[in-house]
Amino acid sequence: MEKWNQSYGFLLGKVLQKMETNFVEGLSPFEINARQYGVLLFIEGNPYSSQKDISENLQIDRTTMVSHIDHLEGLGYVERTRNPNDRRSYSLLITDKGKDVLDSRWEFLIHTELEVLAPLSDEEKQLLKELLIKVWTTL
Amino acid sequence: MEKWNQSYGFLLGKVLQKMETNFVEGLSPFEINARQYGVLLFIEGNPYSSQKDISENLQIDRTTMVSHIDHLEGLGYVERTRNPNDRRSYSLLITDKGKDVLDSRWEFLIHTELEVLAPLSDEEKQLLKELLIKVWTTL
DNA sequence: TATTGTTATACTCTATAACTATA
DNA sequence: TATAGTTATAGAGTATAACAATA
Repeated sequence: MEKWNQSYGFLLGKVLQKMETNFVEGLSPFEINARQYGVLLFIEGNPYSSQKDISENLQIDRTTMVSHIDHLEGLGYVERTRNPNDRRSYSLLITDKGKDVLDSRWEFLIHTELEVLAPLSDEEKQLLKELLIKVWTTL
Repeated sequence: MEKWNQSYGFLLGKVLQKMETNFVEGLSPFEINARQYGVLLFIEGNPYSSQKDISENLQIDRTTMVSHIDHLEGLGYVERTRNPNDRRSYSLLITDKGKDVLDSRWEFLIHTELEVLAPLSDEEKQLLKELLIKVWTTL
């Protein structure tokens, strides 16, 4: 056992890196990156959001959001309509096409994650999730 | 519970992000980033390595390694001497100053990690480490 | 005046290709 | 010819500042 294996950060990083590499590869046919997948997921869960809403919640700069939404709109995954109550902002909605991508890649994501966690038993996987949620909910 | 909390990747990412933010802040007075800290750690554990050795082991491009080592050498954290057996390559060693930074930041790293993991009991922390090592050793 | 979105611009991090010195 | 290291250059991804439209 080398020194750096004693760090939770290095261990978490190694496991996450493996999951991310696989997931990003699976996204490439749909021409979006992991960040944009996260934006799409947020819009599905929070319909009629503005770009600012997403920026604040996902902690992405608002100028960066412009290009993410430009990209997702260009692919037909989201739709921009002006908010009638405040014409400065947009009302963003996921399209049916966007929802298809989201659902298909969600199943893929869960599948690749379980592949990486294959060395663990079902009980251990459940335990890992509970520990992570316990940490996360008090972040 | 929202949908994305059901993904191990998102949960791992959230926990890791919190650890990394704190760690990177703690590194800034020493003018190195997390990647360069990893390089320093490798050189300590593998003295007389060449830049190529580090590139291959840490999966960092060799042209990127040049600037990392330039930077660490400029700060007096590592020493380049030619390998007498093959004068194309360097023999890299960590300096006393570099070792001081490494040790001080190692303690800091462990401390910040435990801060993030504070919601877990000692037994749960130990369990988490065992689960991560079990996954990592079969990656 | 303040806010949402936009554009132009710059900065960081990393990768590609061509070069040098050694082997 | 091949390899370790270097340089110049370009490409992502992101952030800062100034601007337009709307409040």
